[in-house]
Amino acid sequence: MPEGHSVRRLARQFGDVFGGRRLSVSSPQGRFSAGAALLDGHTLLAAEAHGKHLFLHFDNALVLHVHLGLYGAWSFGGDSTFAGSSSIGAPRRVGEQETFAEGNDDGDASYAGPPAPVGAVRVRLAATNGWADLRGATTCETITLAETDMVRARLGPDPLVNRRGDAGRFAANLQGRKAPVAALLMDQKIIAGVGNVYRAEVLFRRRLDPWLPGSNLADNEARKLWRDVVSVMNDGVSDGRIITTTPKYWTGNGKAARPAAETAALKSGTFPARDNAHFVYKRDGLPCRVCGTTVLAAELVGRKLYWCPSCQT
DNA sequence: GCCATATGTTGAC
DNA sequence: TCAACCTATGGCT
Repeated sequence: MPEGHSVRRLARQFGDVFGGRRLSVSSPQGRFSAGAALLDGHTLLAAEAHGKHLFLHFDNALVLHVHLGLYGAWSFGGDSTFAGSSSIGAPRRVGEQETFAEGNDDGDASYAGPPAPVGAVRVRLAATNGWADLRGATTCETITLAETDMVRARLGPDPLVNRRGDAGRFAANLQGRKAPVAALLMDQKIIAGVGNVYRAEVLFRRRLDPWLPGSNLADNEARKLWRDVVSVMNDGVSDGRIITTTPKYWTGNGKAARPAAETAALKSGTFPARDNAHFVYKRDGLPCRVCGTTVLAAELVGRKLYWCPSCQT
């Protein structure tokens, strides 16, 4: 699943390519036919993200609410207005970059309509300039504005929104909780948008013991943690990838055989090879980039947690 | 082809 | 604390 940064990019992308346009909405797979019919032929007014939730607002006061879950993914295609758009969703390889849409980027108007749906397309949005397909989402529903508010009410502060007072809200949400901070970071009521990669990486960056009870974090340490999440997730929005390391910790960039797109990115010197993008995520059994101690992994509430037992105490 | 795995959430016990 | 759910992929055989 894309973490919050990907959903934010998705919202921006929907606004860019479909904002103000009349959309045909369908469910080629059939499982969302009723919900699609409620939106079909209406105009997209706005697209917004809160945590990992995507809300597409239509001109009839209804909202398409999508949560990609673990497997969901959007793919896009169309004319030149889709040139910079990319497919966002389900994990492929660790640190993979988004793949570019199949739209032509020649700036002509030769877009001839969407292709026949491939696979289980839950919903297809199509306008005169292009299309977007959703597969495998855990939530895909048409809801009212009131229901939209109810979804938002369940969510904690979003580091990518970072309103005034959110750092304090986050710190307060940790107070009195005896669960490990690593578990609390995955709780969307406490902080919205953090997933398994960011939680492991951010705890490492702050050198925090993942097993520390939330209530044991001093207020100023909780606020520092919030600020780091804000920083690293904003980088994720810019990069379209989760990169938490800095060049100082990259090794062997460009030495191994890599796909052309990745080689180009490496040449620019701004992106690490995918095996250099993280400090601890999926690096169990490998030496810590900072101290050389073997990185550990353990199950925590059904998800794998990665950490350096030496740096994070 | 088969199987494990994946950046997630919900609801039953 | 679990299992269920949704889909695609990479690494095996």
